[in-house]
Amino acid sequence: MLDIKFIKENKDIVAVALKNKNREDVNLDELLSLYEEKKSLRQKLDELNQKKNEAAKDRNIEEGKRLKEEGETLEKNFAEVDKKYLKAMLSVPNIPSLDTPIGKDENENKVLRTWGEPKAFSFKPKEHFEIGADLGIIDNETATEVTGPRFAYLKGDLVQLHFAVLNFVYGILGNKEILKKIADDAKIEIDPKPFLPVMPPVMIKPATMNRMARLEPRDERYHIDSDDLYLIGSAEHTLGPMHMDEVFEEKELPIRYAGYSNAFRREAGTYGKDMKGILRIHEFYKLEMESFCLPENSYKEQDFLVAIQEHINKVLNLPYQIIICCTGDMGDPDHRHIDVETWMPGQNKYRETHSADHMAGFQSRRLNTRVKRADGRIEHVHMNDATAFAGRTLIAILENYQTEDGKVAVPEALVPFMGGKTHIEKAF
RNA sequence: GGAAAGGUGGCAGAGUGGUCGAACGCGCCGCUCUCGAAAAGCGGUAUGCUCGAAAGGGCAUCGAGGGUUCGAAUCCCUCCCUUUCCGCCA
Repeated sequence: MLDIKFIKENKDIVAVALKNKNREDVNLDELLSLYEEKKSLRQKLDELNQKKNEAAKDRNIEEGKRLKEEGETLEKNFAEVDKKYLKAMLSVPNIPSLDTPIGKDENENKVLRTWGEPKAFSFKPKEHFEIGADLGIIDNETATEVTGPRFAYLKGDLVQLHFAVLNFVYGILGNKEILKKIADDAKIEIDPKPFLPVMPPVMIKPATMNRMARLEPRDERYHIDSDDLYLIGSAEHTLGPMHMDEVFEEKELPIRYAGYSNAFRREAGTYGKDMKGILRIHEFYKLEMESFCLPENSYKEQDFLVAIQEHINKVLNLPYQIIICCTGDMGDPDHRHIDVETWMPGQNKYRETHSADHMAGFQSRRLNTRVKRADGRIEHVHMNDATAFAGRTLIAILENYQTEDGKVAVPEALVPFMGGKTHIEKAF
């Protein structure tokens, strides 16, 4: 949610943002007139309440009764206008950052930089689902029978590889020296405070989901009817609200979490796309970074999160490119959206493996997560979330590290986390 | 799942229909005292909206929402949460 005063004073900026985000359905004039109407009704209501309070204090029963009746219509009107106003407010997307490219869809995203050379193979590299099926480590067929399409069993060494990457990444996120070096190498001046590991709940109340601005699109969410709970689509969904209605001390920030959880997505409207393997499945595993910082540090914070993502890919020797999403491809709550796309030799293209969302104060305003500044002012914190490790990195490892004999080598950095194993073997 | 108690300011905790935005204490901030600190004393110390140049005023908020009443922290209803006992359980 944006600040209504900001909208009022910067209507032209917001209008441009709406146009660029393809959200011209949002009617700013209507929103602002609802705001004025709400304010004037509120004032009338306040005046009436003042009289009511005075009458009650004087035990003036007759006058009190009269005012009470008079107030009923006013209250009803106010409630109606307020409801409309809130609905309109919630429909306004976040403003894109100044460095966000303007564009209609993903074709106008921009490559900021690339790292690594796609490896030349002496044979035709397979796609991850072929490797997975051949080695018996990804089983879609059984999952489809047992649960349904777009689910998978991970088996054998792939399971161990998963936890190897997880531990490897947690090792980075919890280590102040490594984080400092990552920041220094990327020339980002930032407090390298480590991430606190979290295993968050995977179910969430609708009201909380809404406060995270993540309830929509509802088509994309799984809902548990018996208890009116949603399954989270990312650990972000339950990490972000950990501090709702709280006021931080300035010196407490930044606060960084590394939350590991299953993530559930219905993938509505993607029928037929990426049906095989684990690229696009309904339930996957993800380690997510979530941070709360001072507003003036939030760009650096996102840059830092991206630097961490890049560091992970570099150490794993996975070629990648960094994409900044254009206005038309970014989410409603995003202020700046950066993706890491990792080279997938089997598909012969870069595919998204990480994303980094800079939300500015958009979520914290809804969550009411604030910070008391040194000078006593209270303002909303800025929030960032970004992937540290998701199942798609396993895909990248399988495809980049496949060998001609049908096996997959274990990246050097992960061997210690694999009990010394250097290759992924065929499962029975 | 059954039974009971309860949710009040940063913390702790009083308040069962009006004089309560809320006692007392702790904490925090300022001042006095002091070379300085501690102690002591004095004063201040919630959030949001709104009017105002400011001083200051108004409204709302005692878990959330609704209701009764001229008047609700206090009574009623629904929901959320916490604690205790019983049951169940990885």
